[in-house]
Amino acid sequence: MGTLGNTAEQDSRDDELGEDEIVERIFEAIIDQRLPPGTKLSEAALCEAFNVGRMRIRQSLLLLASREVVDLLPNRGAFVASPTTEQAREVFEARLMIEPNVARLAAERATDADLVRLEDHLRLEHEAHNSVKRRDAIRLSGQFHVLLAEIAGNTVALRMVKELVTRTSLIIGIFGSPGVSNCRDEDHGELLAAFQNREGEMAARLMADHLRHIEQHLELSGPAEGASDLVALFRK
Amino acid sequence: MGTLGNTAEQDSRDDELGEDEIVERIFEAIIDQRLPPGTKLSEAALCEAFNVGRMRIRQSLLLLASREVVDLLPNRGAFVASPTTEQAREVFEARLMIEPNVARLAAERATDADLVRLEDHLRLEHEAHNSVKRRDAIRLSGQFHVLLAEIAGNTVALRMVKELVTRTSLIIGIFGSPGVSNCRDEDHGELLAAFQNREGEMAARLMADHLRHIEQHLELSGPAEGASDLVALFRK
DNA sequence: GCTGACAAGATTGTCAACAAAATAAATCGC
DNA sequence: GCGATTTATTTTGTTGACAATCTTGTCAGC
Repeated sequence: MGTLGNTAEQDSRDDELGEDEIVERIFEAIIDQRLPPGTKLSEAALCEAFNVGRMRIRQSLLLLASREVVDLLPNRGAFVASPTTEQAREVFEARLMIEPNVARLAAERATDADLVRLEDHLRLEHEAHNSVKRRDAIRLSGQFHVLLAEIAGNTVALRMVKELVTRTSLIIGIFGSPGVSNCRDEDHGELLAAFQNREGEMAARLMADHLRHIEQHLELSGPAEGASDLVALFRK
Repeated sequence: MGTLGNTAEQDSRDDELGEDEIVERIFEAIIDQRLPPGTKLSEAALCEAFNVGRMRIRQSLLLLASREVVDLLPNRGAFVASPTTEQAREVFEARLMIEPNVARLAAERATDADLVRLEDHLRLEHEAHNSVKRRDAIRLSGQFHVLLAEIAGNTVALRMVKELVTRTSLIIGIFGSPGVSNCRDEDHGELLAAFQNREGEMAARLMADHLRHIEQHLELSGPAEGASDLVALFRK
C-alpha cells in the first residue's frame, strides 16, 4: 500500500486481483481494440498496470496464449495475436458451428428478465452507433454475442464464445474495412425479435446469416500477415 | 512415490518436455481412465513423474484447470475434476453443438488418406472391443472423435473436441454404468460409411444421434456429487 | 471414551535473486 | 560515412528459499 504514483486504475485498496480477472480485463481491452494486434505485452508493464507480482502476470499470459489471444514467443515475450487469414477462417467456421445453436437455446430459454436485458443492451448499441463512439459500438456488439451465451445457460459455450468474439475483434482489426462498423445492429435487432417470439429456429438462422455477413465484409484474400506486415508493405 | 504416471516413459535423459506436452499426457491419462475423478495431483509427485521443475507443473495444472479438467482449490492443490450432473449436461449440450458440424465438415473434406486412417482406427477399435481391453476401447473411442476434428481441419474445433472428449471420460467414469462400454462402435462404423459416401448431412445426423445415445446411457439423476461424495455416501 | 485444542509435518503460494537470451548501443574497421 | 562486430542494457526464464495454509497426529480435559 505504501507504493504510490502508479498509473494503475482504481487500485484504491489491496486489489489482489486474480489471474482470471487479469485475463478478463485483457480480453475486454482487446475487444475494445485498445490493444491492437502485435502489441507487445511486457511483463514489467503489466505488473505495474495491475499492481501484481510477475508470477501472476506470467500465468495470465499463459492462459491468454492457451486461448490463442496472445502469441508467446520464447525469450521474446508476449504479443497480442495477429490472426492469419487461415485462423480467421477457422474462427468464423467455429462461430458458425456454435453460435446458431447458442442463439436457438437462448431464444428457447430466455426469461422475461433476460429479454429486458437484451432490450437494454440493444438500446445502448443504438446509442453508441448513432453517436460516433466507434469503440463503444464495437465493444457492445461483441458483448451482445456473449450475452446470448449467458442466457443460453451453458458455461462451456460461454467460454468458447468469449474466446471467439475476442479473436474476432483482432481479425476485424486486421482485415476489417476501416471506418465501417462490422456488426450492423439491424441484425441484432432482428435477433431480438425472434427472441421475443420464442422462435428458436429463426434465431439460429438469423445468427448464421449474421456471422456470414460479418465474414463477407472482411478482406480475407490479401497478404496481411500481421507481424511481418512491414516487409510486404515496403516492397514498393 | 509414483502413485501415478509411473508410466513415465523413457525419462532416461534430459527430457525437458514443455507444459503443453504435460497437459497432453494428463489429458490422455484421464481419457484412459487411469486418472479417475477426484485424484489428487500433488505437485511433488508430478515433478518426479515428468522430471521437471515445480513451475512447469504449476503452469500445466493451471492450463488444465482453465479447461475444467482439474479443479484447483486454493492452498489445497489440484484434483482431477469430478463433473456434476449440471456440468455433464453442459458438456453434452456443447458436444451436440459442435461435433455434428465437425462430422459434416470432415465428411466433406476427408481425403483418401484420411479415410484409410479412419478405417485403420475402426479396426483397432473392433479389436479392443472384442478383446476385453476396456481401457483401450475407451481411449480409442474417444480418439475417434478427436480424429474427426483433425480431418475437419479446424484447430479451434479440434481443441474444443479434445477438451470435451476428455471431460466426457470423466463423466462416464462417474455416471456411466460400470462394465458397459459407452461408445458402441457400431455407431462409429455407420459414421465411417457416411464418410466414404461423402454424405455430410448424414454424418452430422449420425453424430448427433450417437452423442444423444451416449448421454442417455448415463445415470444423470442420482446424487454422485463426486468430491463431497463421502458425506452423502455415509449419511446412512 | 469422546471432544476439543495444540503442535508437528507436509504442501501450496509468493517472492527475490540469478542465469540466459535478445535487443539496443557503441566501437572498430573499411 | 557505412557495415559488422563487440559491449551493455533490458527482458525473459528458472531456480531456490521463505511464508502462509492446510493436514495429520497427539494430548489434555471433561
